[in-house]
Amino acid sequence: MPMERGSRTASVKDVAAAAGVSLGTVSNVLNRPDRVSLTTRVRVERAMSELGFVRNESARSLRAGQSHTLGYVMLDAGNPFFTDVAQGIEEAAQAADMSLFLCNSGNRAEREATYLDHLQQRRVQGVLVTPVDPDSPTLDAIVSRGTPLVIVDRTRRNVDFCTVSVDDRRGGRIAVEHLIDRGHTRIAFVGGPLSIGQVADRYAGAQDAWSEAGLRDEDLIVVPCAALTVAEGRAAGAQLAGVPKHRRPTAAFCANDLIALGLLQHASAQGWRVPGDLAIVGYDDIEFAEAAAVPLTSVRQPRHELGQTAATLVLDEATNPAHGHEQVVFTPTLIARSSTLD
Amino acid sequence: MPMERGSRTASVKDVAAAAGVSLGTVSNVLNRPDRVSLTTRVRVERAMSELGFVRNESARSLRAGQSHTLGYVMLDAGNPFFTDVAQGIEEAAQAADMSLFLCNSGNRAEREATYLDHLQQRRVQGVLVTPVDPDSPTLDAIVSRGTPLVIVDRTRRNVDFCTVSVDDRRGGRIAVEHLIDRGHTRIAFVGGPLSIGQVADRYAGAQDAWSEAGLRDEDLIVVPCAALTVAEGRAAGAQLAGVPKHRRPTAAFCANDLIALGLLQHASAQGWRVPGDLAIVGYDDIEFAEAAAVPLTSVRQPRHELGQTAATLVLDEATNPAHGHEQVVFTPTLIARSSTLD
DNA sequence: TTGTACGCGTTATCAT
DNA sequence: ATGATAACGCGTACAA
Repeated sequence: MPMERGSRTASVKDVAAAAGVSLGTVSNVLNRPDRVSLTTRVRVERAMSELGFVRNESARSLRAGQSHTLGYVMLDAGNPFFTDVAQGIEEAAQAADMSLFLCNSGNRAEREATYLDHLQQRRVQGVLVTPVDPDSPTLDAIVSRGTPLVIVDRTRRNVDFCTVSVDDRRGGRIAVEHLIDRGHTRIAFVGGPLSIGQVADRYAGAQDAWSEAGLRDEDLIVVPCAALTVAEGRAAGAQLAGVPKHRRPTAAFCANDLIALGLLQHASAQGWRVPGDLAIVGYDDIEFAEAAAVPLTSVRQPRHELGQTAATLVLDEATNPAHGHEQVVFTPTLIARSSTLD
Repeated sequence: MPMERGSRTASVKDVAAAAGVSLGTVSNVLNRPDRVSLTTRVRVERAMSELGFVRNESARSLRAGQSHTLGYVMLDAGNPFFTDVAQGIEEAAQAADMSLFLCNSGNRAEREATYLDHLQQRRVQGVLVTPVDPDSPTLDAIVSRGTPLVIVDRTRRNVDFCTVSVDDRRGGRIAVEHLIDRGHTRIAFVGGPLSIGQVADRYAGAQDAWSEAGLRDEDLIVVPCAALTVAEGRAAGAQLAGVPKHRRPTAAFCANDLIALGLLQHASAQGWRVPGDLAIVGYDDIEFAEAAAVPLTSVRQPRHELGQTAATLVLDEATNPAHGHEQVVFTPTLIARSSTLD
């Protein structure tokens, strides 16, 4: 129970004085305990706890030229997907005895840039980021300064850094293959805007599966959304409700779970049976997909592993001189639940 | 586009040399631009951008004795409640030109302690924490070292720091008052374990409302849960289903939204109408409460404001010598939706 | 085994 | 308006 009060926090110098040893000895106790005799060591350690000594990380970092820290700028802390990724990163960081500095850009490029700058100022050993725009030159600036960088859940062409992502096109494909297997021959793709790479890829995958099965283009209907939100999912439901029953799709593949939940909500309100009147597939398999009134079939991405791998890659780049950049692509999995199974 | 490569990152000294001025002048350009002539200033600024100069936060912190940083150790990053609180904190921090170091204890006391230690080592200006155990002496240790501390969403007796929380007892009361207003005379409290202060308070509030309305004790039935999870909510539903219809409660007040969603799911599966056969009130008003198949009535806590206030308080303690500790208690609000309204 | 001295990058003070 | 210098706390090479 240290009783320090009012005064400035104790430094190694104070500890040395209190223990009656030199400053270097205290440092040795901290960093090379073997080089110091047992008796002096315990004496120093007692002094440390009596003074409530706490190492000064700033001084250590300054001395070392870098801090024992990784930074992750996530796209949206409100999205469970990214918090799971962050947990994966953190686990790997912790295993390597590093701290993780978590930042949330909230989808705003400006804040992202600010945070990236902060991380540089802190001389973090590596930066992970799920960028608002993967093509932003800000990212290249970091690389050119020599800071290890890994992009998470995004890619771009001509990268000179590591990248960890999930195969969205394949995800779209397996979702639609599942619906085809269940006998659907007229379905909707609910999602947008297609300017988002992920959405476009998922749609492309859906088309792949559809045409391979020899089904007609006009039976894969696009119900556009302005954003990947629950509200947009509801709106999409209203749009589907406007279609005469005999021409209405019997299933919907949604670009993410939020849209799927919105659609499911609308379906409930309309009294549609799910999957009887409308089967629904979501994407992401967020925690609440399983918790929905009708548990939602969804495409799961290995979020945790995504984060772990990304962290491992930055750490490798930071420590291994022979590091070579990698583009890791994970494969998503379909989790089938009641919303597509009778 | 700085072209630095391989070499060490540039320092003020390098900038000074490149610009042909002294080190102090560079510092002035950085910190008191008014004290330096326009011509030299632009010259220095050019040198900085050419060298890709980035301030070294470690050195600044060392010099200043503290870093421009706040730390928040949250209880569970997977819980949207805490990410919202974190966003509130961050907003306030940003307004005060501070960075926020976000940590996630994941409900583990050990990790919490580790993070608190890290924050101390970084000499953060203030610590915010939603502790696993509000009575832990670790917290007092921080206070006794002189670091401003605020506890978020928890309280305890005999505090010598600031505290920001929400009146859970009142929350329980308004939830049950709402059900009484809707004509229910036999309801269930679904939640647990009661060893969690929040849960106990919400239950106590429910009892307050119940007895004040002159209803009988035995008509407020407790359906215990082992945890505040969706799965436990489902299990509670199964338990309710075992009760003969004429003795079954007509409404349930759940200790949080996860339980409520689980219960709602079970109700759907059973074919119960909500709220016809069973009205449901949740607690927290998480984003998915509104997105549920039957939008959920819930007790909303001012999460964002909670965070903002907490941050304001630490900042005050850190900067205002006349700071006095406060125990701020917010009042929750009932958000009525379809799950209790016909 | 222990002690001394220097430097990391920045800022503030003091002189010029 | 600008330059020189000391100090922040720590780690380490080197001397004792």
